[in-house]
Parts: sequence; structure tokens; C-alpha cells
Amino acid sequence: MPAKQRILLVEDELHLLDAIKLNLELEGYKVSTATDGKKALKIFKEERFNLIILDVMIPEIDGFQVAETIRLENSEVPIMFLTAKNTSEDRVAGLKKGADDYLTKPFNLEELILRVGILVKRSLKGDDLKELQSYRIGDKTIYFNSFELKKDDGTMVALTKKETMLLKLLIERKNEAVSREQILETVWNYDVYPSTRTIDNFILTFRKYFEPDQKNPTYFHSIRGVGYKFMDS
Amino acid sequence: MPAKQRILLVEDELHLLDAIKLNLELEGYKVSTATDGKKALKIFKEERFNLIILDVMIPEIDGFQVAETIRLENSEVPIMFLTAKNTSEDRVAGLKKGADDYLTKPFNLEELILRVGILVKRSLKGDDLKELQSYRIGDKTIYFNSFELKKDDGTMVALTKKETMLLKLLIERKNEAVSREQILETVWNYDVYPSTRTIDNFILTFRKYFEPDQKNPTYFHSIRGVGYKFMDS
DNA sequence: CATTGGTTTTACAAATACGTGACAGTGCCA
DNA sequence: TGGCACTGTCACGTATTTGTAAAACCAATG
Repeated sequence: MPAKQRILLVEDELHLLDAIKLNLELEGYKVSTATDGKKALKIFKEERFNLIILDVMIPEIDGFQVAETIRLENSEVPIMFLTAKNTSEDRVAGLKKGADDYLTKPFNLEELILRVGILVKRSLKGDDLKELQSYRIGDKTIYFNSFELKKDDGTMVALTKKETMLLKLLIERKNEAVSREQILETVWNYDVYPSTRTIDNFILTFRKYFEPDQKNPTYFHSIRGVGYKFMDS
Repeated sequence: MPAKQRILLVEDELHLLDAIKLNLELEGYKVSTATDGKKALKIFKEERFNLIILDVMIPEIDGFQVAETIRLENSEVPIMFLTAKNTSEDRVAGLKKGADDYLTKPFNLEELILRVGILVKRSLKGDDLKELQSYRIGDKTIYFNSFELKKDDGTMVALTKKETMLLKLLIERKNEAVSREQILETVWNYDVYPSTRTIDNFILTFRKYFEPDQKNPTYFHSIRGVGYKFMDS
């Protein structure tokens, strides 16, 4: 059972908001809504989305600024702008602000749905873990599909499922910061947030496995306020 | 130096073909071209591309069919349709055929370029992506997604979250003044106002990182009574 | 129903990013 | 030239985040 894809829809015209929400829900998306920029950012900070649909002309903080703020925090999530203006300069401005798509009102609902589908699908591609068979860290080797670790002396240590998944995630995104949210989303399944300190404990065991000097990590770095980063060659 | 991204451009109007090709090449893409569907498929089989731009009305095999064939072989590569028809039904039909984007002629070249950039970026991963999300200042390079800074001698320095965000903001708005208020709104939250001297401290560390002569900044200028401005080429 | 292995929680210690206030410097306009 | 307002710089305190280990939980297994 694939979890529902989540969309944040920001639009101040209530009719339109409801109409779009309804249609997206019919397509099987879970839709959160906001009617102004400030609320939008608040919700964005609390939850995690696969797509954000932003009307440009909204109260408090306009769509462009919302997009900019979101991009500062999180560069991944696709953003789609909706706007009444239909000049190409305007579209160009929107795309430059970091939008992934740009639709002008009035629009065909079916086209919106299709473009939403495309963007969401893309955001998924990044999520699924690819076929990574094994990986070498220092003088130890991880075998992902047999859930084990070969030490330098040749002895094998069993890894647990969660350990393996987290390792895989960090290694796939090596040399880049992986936020705690991303970790929770991929390794734990989004709805079952374990609360505090769980992730740290896993990192702790990784450091015990791999770091020559546990206090001065060379592989598993923490980035305060963000998450963790695996670094290697 | 990252390898050039490759685009296959299929268009039978030669003027347009040349114009688009030239512009894409100016953007640093390697562009292969075809003028009909049959040739397009032939080239597609021989090479690998990061993006395929397809005119719908082309001789031999039409764009939709080409797209369908490509999707059968390789579902990954993004496809963008170009067409003279601009009815929403038509766009919907195109998107249903597996297109990732759909642009109607006549189109703004800048918009095309931007949309191409978005699609190509999505198809990147690993080191190419990392290269893309970096910025060079003098002989130092900032990597935004790993929160670090590479110095000229190759050593890395870790950046904090706030440092990275503020750098991102200033660089995004390069050569324009960003007011203290705007900085606070975007980097800090819209309602949290740290009082005096906080921003200056960050600028101070940036200057220490980047300025050859800290007293005479070339990159991080302060605009009295307003805020700061990052200047570069 | 006792055991086991994996996972999460609790509780506290350690680290650190960054906000603060004091003061020195600097540019600006009268 | 003097006075004022803003910026540069630094050292220090602290709120928040992370490290760590042990204890509690929990589902599976025999």
C-alpha cells in the first residue's frame, strides 16, 4: 500500500481552492491547504510534501516569496505556480524563482491534474532507493542485500533492517546533508515518527562500527539543525 | 569540470531548429538534432540524452509516436513537446503521452531555456548535481547541499545552517542590495526578530572566509541604512 | 510464557551555534 | 569639524541540539 502523496495547496479564492482540492483528492492525493503565505509557510515547516501548488497573488506574503523561503530550507520539493497573469515575462520570472512549473488561470483542470502527476512522480524518483549492492568504508564492507558487514579480519557482523536502510540512504546521498525529516520519511514510514534520539542512536552504532576515532568522525558527520551527512572520497 | 548535458532536439523547421540549438549551446548543452521522427529514433538508440525536445508535427513519424517508442525503451529521460496547437485538449493529449512538459509555439526562448534547465536538473544526480548546487567565490567554492566550503588548497570547512542560508540568499540576489529586514524575514522566521548585531556577525565571518582584504570588501558590501549586497561578476 | 533481538524512550551530559552587549570605527550631513 | 547614527569586531553566556548509555518496550519465536 503506497502512502498517499501529499500536496500543499495555497490559494485565496475559496471556490477555486475547494474545486482544486476536491479534484486532487479524487486522484488520491492528500491535500493540505492554506489561504495566505504566512499560513503556508507555517504548514510547510510542520509537514512534509511531495508538491506545493502556490497561487502567486495571495495575502500576507506573496507566492514568489513563499517559494524563495521554501527553497532556502529545502531545495527538493517541486513547486508549481498558479497565476492570472499570462505574459511570458511573468512566467519567466516565476520559473527563475525556482518554480518547476507554471500554469496560468483559467486553466483546464485535467491539465493541472496531469502536470501535478508529473511533478509528484518526479519527486518520488529521488525517494526510492536504488540497487546498491555493497559499499566499502575504510577496511569494512557493507552488503546491503544480505544485511551484513565484513570486517577487515574477514568476520561477518549481522546488520538489522533499519540499520541497513539508513546506511543505504546516507551512502546514496553521500557528501550531502540528509535532513532528519528525509530520514524519517524514507527509513521510518512517515506516519510513524519515532520521537527523540532514535536516529542519533543509529548514528551512534554506525560510528562504533566504522569510525576509527568515535569522537572525531570522518564518515558520519552531524549538521546541527539539519541532519546527518556521510562523507567519503 | 562536469560533463556537458546532452539534449536531442527534433524539429523540422530549420530556422527554428538552428535558433534553439544555438541558444541551448550558449547555455552549455551539447545538442544533437534530427529533422524527422525516423532519424530521431535512430539517434536516440545510438546515444544517451538528458532531455529530448520533440516537435509534434514532424515528418515520417510524429512526435507523439516518437515519445511513445522512447517510453517503451527508456522511461527515465524527460521529454518536452513543442507544438503550434494551443488548445488545452491538445496539451492534455501531449501530457498523457508521457511528456514531462509541453510548450506551445510561438514561445519565449528564455522560457524554453528555463524549462529545459529544470528538466535537465531533475535528471542529474551525484556529483553533477553537487557541482550544480555550488558557487565559486574567488578561489573558494561553496557547496550548498553539503554545507561546506572548499578552500583553494582543497581543505574543507564546515558551514552552519544559518551561514548557508544567508549565503544562498545573498548570492541569489547578487549585485542587489538586500535589506536587513528582508534578511531577517527570510533566514530567520517572519516573526522572530533577533535584535542588534546578529546579521553583522555573519557578514563578518563571510568576510573572513572570502575577502582577501577584510577591510576593503570586494564581495560583501554593506549599504548604509539598508543592508548588504553581494557583488560578483 | 519466558526469551530474545531489535527498536524506541528516558534521562542526563556534552557540545556549540548564535544572540547579546559593550565599545571602537566609520561615514554622513549640518 | 563635530556630532550622530550606523556598522565592525570581539568575548562571553546560554538555549538548543546532539551524544551516550541504560532501561523500557514490543513483537516474534520457541
